Amino acid sequence: MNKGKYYITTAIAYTSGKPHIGNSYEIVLADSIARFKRKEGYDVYFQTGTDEHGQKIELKAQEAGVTPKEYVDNVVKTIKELWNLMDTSYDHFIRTTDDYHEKQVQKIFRRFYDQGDIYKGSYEGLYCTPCESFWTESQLVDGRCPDCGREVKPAREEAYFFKMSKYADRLIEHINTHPEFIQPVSRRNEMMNNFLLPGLQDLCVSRTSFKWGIPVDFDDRHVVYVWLDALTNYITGIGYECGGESSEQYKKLWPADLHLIGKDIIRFHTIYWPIFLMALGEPLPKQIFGHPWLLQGDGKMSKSKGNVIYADDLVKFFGVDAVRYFVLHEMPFDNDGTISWELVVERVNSDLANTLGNLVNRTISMSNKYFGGVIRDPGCREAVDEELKAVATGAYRKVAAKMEELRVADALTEIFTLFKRCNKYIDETEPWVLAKQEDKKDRLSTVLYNLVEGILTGASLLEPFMPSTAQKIAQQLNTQIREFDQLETFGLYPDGNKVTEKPEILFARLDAKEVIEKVNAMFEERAAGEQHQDSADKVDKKEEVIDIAAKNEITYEMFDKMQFQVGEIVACEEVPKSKKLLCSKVRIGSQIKQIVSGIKQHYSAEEMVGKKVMVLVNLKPATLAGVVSEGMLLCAEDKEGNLALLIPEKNMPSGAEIC
RNA sequence: GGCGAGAUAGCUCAGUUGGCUAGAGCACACGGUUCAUACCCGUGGUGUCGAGGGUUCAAAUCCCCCUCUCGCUACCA
Repeated sequence: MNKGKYYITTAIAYTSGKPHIGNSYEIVLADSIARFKRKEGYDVYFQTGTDEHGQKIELKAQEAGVTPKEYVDNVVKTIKELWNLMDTSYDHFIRTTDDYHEKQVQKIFRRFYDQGDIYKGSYEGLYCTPCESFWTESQLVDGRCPDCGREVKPAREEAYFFKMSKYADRLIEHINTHPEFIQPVSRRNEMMNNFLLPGLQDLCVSRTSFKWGIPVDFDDRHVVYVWLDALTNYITGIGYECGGESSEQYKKLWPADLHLIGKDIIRFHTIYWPIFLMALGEPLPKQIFGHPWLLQGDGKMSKSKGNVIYADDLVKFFGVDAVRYFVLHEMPFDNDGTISWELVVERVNSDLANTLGNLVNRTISMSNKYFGGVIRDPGCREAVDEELKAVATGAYRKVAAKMEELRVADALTEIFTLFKRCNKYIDETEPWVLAKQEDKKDRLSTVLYNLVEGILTGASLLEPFMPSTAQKIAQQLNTQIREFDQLETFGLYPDGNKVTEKPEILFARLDAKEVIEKVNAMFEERAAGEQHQDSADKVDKKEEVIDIAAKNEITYEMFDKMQFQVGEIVACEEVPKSKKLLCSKVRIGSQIKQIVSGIKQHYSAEEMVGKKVMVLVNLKPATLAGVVSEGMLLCAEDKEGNLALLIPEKNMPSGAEIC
């Protein structure tokens, strides 16, 4: 029965805040796969966890007035509660602040350094003094600083780099010879064409700008760059020992069979992670699946509106299994899925309440009505039975095939095909008609027996996806959920067994309008509560804030070199062949400058005209998309990349100095 | 701009190496049924298979071109 080990991981969640439904999707998906594999007889090890370092967390903690560790402890608690609420069956929860992890990361870093994969500064290290920026050879534009176009000179900047290029050929070879390595395959081309084939750049693997990270043990001004820290969790969590004897568990489990991650971090998992492993001399994971996202469909999700969908809110309204079903069913294989309260109601009603819940309910009701709940098969078969039996006994193979390809949504559809077939079978056999004929009692009994068999088969297949629903069904049928290897035999239900007298409604039908009203009420209440808090401590407005990486201090002289003035946009047009650029004619005092800005997605050419904006006037001209730009329009940018032009608070004449 | 994916019923999508009147689910309409959570079962579309051209006995499926959408990436002074 034991088919060998199966090591599956999710990405570790970043502990900057409570995970939304999109994050929760991943763990449910991983859990379903893990449960399915376990049930197939694999020795499954399922690891998840949290990524807890980085500047963002350092800042969040500062705002909250707690230490970073206190801050992440708090978030981790929330996350674990949520994962438990979602009924996930992980075997190990790793935190990047766990001491065994930190110790290994330090050793790994040192080993890379010792074997020459990591170098400090760069022998080809090129520094642009005015920009305070450090560049690698491959980043330069015409041998000059890509930021300002000035000359760069070799310098010792305090940063460690990993020589990615050293391993690039081996990685390309591996990807080419292992077509299953990156899933979905469309992502493979993106990695190849955009990163691997043009030539990999070395990766900066340390930071000095903040402290909340794992210190480089031989150079404590540096902390280990967060990706090197985070990715290694997959091996440290199972007992990897750098430069020593790894645990038995590690020897058994590595390489991982599946890294389940979001499509946004495919690059780190399919390029940097394999290369780190190559540098350690460890085998590469067998497969990396970058799943799509679950997006909120009904209007933009925004924290200020308070309408972000969280898994625990959904669970309050629909129950755990309904939420699990929804996210698994709605997520296609390689397109993003959509979630809204209406859509969940729709799915719950049509699939869970109507097709499944009602099927179980009507079957048990009839058994009670006609036979006092006793299920028995007198063997009174008819031709129509065969089709039902075929669908039931063939279901496992079909579901397993879909799971093999990680097509979980399709696997669920296969299971519901069986439930639908059962409903159809009831119509074909018309038990209520049989019940009126005394000489058809045996036939009626067989029909109900077959139904119970069909339902039990479906419920057993459903167990990895909706564990408690499967159990409930088995309980109502007064029996056990079956193993997969029992599902290809029809007729295992104990003859003469008695089902429950009072079938419980598995999923209640919901009224979309009512649900929406309640949801709105909940959000309003919550918003009101927050406002109360806000007014209570007055200043503490819950407005989004943004933190950016701190730049080095500058002197007044440096600032004074920059010439800022008010400019009036007198004309503006789109730059052809460019997605983001607008070319404006800006009047600054008595002169007119041509300035190109990347704001097309936020401002139309028409609405630009007439605006008085802030301009950095003495910036060295540069050519963008073939158009000369002689300055820079100042903008503010938020987290989503939305831009807002800066405009003087009072009307000021064109050319007025900004100082 | 570079690379890639896609455009099929009102909506979400299947359509394998080109082959019989182009499919599924949901929604909608009508019919049937009553065991059941007003549920289940059946029936229903005139879909220019994005536009145009070509190869072929035969193309949604292959080739060319056009339009549009999306992803990654670059540009974002």
